[in-house]
This record gives sequence, C-alpha cells and structure tokens, in this order.
Amino acid sequence: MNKLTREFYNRDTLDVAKELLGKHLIIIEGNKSSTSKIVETEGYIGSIDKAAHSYQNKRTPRTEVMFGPPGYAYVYLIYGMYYCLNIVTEAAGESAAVLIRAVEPISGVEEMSIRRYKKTIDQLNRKEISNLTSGPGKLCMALGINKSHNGMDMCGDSIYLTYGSDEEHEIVTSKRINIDYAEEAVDYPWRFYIKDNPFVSK
DNA sequence: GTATGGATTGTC
DNA sequence: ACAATCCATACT
Repeated sequence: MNKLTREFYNRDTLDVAKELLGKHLIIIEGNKSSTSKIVETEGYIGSIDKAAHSYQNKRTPRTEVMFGPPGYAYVYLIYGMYYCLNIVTEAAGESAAVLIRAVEPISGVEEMSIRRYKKTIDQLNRKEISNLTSGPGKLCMALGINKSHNGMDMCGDSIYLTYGSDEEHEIVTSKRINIDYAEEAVDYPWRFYIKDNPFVSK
C-alpha cells in the first residue's frame, strides 16, 4: 500500500486533519507490526490557537519538534499518565500538528489487547474491546507509543501511514475536546471524525 | 527551588 | 463527580 509522503503533511493543518480520516497507521517493531485506521483527529495551529502548546509560536524543548519539518511525530505526556500522538504539519518554521484522537484496530490486535489490559483479545468483554483505542491516551497505550517516539519520522520505515482502503465515510466536524482554558479557541471547529464509527472517543 | 495545571482515563 | 500521577513550564 502506498505511503503518505512528506508533501501530504506539508499543507494546511485542517485539510490534513480531515484527510487523515480513514488512513492506515502502520507501526513496525522488530518482527511485529500493527495496523489501525484513523477515525478521529484535531488540528492545532500554534500561530493563532490558544489551545496549542505552541500558541504564539512559543518555542520550548517540548514544542520544538512542531517547528521542524512536517511528517514527524510529536508525542507528549498528559496528566502524568498518558501519551498523545500528533503528526507535525505545514512547513518548517510553522508550529502546527494534528492530534490523533482515535483509531480502529485492524491488525496486531492481540498485542494491543495485551498492552492495554494484560489480557488476550478473547478475554475482553464488549466494553473493553470498544475502549481499546477510542481516545488519544488509549490508542498510544494500545499501540505502544511513548516518549521514545517523539521526533520520529513518520515517513520512514518503522512508523508511517498508508492510503488504506477506499471505503466511503462521512466526516463530522465539531469543537475540540478538553480545551476549556483556551478562551475563544474553544469554539473553533477543528475536530473531525468518521460518522458512526464505534471507535470515536466518547 | 517551588508552584501550577494539563490536547485523559477509569472509577466512584 | 473526582482521583491518579508527573513533567513541562513559569515564576522567585
């Protein structure tokens, strides 16, 4: 399957956020791999967005990767417990990224189940299955994404995206989640998800 | 050095 | 409704 190239990410952040829906996220580690379908995203645009870590192009050790070239991973720890995965967008010098808020498991699901619940997939109940990857922290746990992935090239060979299947999907647009502090930016319609997909965050 | 709070989740 | 849990950031 064709990989998304760096040029895909070198564009308007909200266009990238919308178009990432339905794409497949591939992670290779050793002889194992996982595939999941992106079903929910949010755009963050440092130059104008009070919800972004890099608001007003604030450059710190943490936000540095967002100022670099597009197609790299920005991974940060939230609430002292969970990691969140973003893909850097727009040209180097801009500080913008797309937060991957939810994915649908496709392959390597046994590993996801173990990482998330220390149980095999057949031991999971209905609720646990629907909670495998239905949130930004959940999907990082399931996919084994951590601080070591920060700054990784997502156009390389160990973590990358493909065009996936060409299934139709309807895109829903909404306000972003859990950014109550962001004043006027709380109302920006920069969250996108696939309508009726069961793995969209709750 | 100290203080503050968060792009979340699971449980109560 | 709220605790868990800790690091990045801002301030002294």
